[in-house]
Amino acid sequence: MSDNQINPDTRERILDAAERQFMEYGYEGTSMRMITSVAEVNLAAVNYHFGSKEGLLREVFRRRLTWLNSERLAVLDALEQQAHGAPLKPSQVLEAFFGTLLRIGEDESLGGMTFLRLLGRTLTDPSEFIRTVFASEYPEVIERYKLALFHAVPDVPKAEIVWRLHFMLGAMSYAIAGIDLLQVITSFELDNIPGKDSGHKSEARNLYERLMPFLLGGLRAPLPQFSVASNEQLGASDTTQEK
Amino acid sequence: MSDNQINPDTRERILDAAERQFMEYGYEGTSMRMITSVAEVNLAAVNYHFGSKEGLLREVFRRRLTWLNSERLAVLDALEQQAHGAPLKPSQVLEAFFGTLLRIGEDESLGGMTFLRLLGRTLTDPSEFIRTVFASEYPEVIERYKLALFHAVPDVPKAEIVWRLHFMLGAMSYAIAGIDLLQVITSFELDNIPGKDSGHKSEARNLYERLMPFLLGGLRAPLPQFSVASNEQLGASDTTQEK
DNA sequence: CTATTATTAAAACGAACGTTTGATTAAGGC
DNA sequence: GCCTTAATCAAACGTTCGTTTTAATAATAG
Repeated sequence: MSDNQINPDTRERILDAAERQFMEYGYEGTSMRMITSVAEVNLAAVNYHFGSKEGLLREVFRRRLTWLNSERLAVLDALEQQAHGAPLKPSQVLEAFFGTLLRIGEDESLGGMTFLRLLGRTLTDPSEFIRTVFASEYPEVIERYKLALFHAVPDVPKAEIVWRLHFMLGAMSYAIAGIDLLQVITSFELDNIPGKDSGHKSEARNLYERLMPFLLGGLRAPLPQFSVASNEQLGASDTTQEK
Repeated sequence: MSDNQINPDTRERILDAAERQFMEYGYEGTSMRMITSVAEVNLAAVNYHFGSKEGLLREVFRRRLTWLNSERLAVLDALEQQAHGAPLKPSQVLEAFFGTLLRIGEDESLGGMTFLRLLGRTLTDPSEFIRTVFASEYPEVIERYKLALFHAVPDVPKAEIVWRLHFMLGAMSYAIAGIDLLQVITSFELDNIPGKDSGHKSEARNLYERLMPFLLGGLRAPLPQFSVASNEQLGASDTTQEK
């Protein structure tokens, strides 16, 4: 009863199993034997199809990011074309960038929430190897959207926009990856419990509707009064004093 | 020349080495032999002093989080006391929470940026074991600040505030943990290069001054028009259509 | 001093790791 | 039929993992 599998694409089954387990246990925390056991393939199949464990991780990301980033560029192209050179609205740019991403979460064939969580989690991994995977996939998209944001929010200095783009990526990544942690930490009952399909809205859409106003508010926030030469302590308050 | 070390606290040297390497390579990616080799102690010392590798990680966090969270409570206590029951300003609450955190990044004796990065990175780790570490350290602080935010931002529904607290944690964690990734991804030159001490401002303070306006803007952002029963696609645009 | 405890040291434990090998099976061209 | 290529399989490779054991060394108390 265990050897009559007629092999519906071994490669894909490995990728699916790896995607899920890398998300759940991390790259180092997932062994080849765990993956091949879940995928119900032979242990040697991974090395045969992907060369190594690193090659497997690379392909797990590549098959999703290729779609994601080309889609992001296509959406931005379309928006800019129908704007006839006029700057886009900030909300349009953010919706193009984050909406495209979160659409993955609604479509299981694109990886669904499993891949989104893996992505959010992996972005905080500083290992050399993982960084090179993203470095080769992302620069063009980031560059295009950065420029679009420069034009969309002309009253915020460019350097500040780059910082805020960074913050926005973080808010999103973390919200996706750490969606369970919130429930560990807080006791508050959210009307739409993340992690389980609840109500009529998908988890991704629910997140999207909460995230967008937050990001927009942060992106267009008034500038900090520029460097007031403050030697006050971070976080104010004098309940504690340095030594 | 290798056995005349006069042992300036083996325990502390192990913790310091572990903190740095857990940050750099992750928990699973760091071996006991890596740690004890850097700390220049015997391999068995970790199990002697901390029982196990898990016990070591637990202590790495405990020695920092104990200070952090009691300090956060103290700062909030002081603010609320001098407000005489009046609600605090949103900026006060955020400064108390995030300022206290980022003060760690300025003080090497509290862990400095090394611990901040480890913290930001670990918060996205979904492993059962790591979750329990945080679950035991954080709930009281989160609860207190949550209530303070409810009072400080009365015109935003409570459920929405919890979501935004989550987003804020993410923006911060990610900004801390992924500070190098930004440079891989973007080619933009920031006036204050993170990762290296640049100019007169500390890395933590520079981050803090950029982060606060962003968080405030996001926290007080106008609500999304409530659930417009939209069946439009996420991210708009019709350049691509589902199947 | 001796007795006791705390700490360090070297060596080994079995288990699990990623990878490789060599045989076996399936499929398609000729 | 045979040959070639692709794919799968069981088994083993050598290495590294976290942990344990046993002995040696320092530190301290009586």
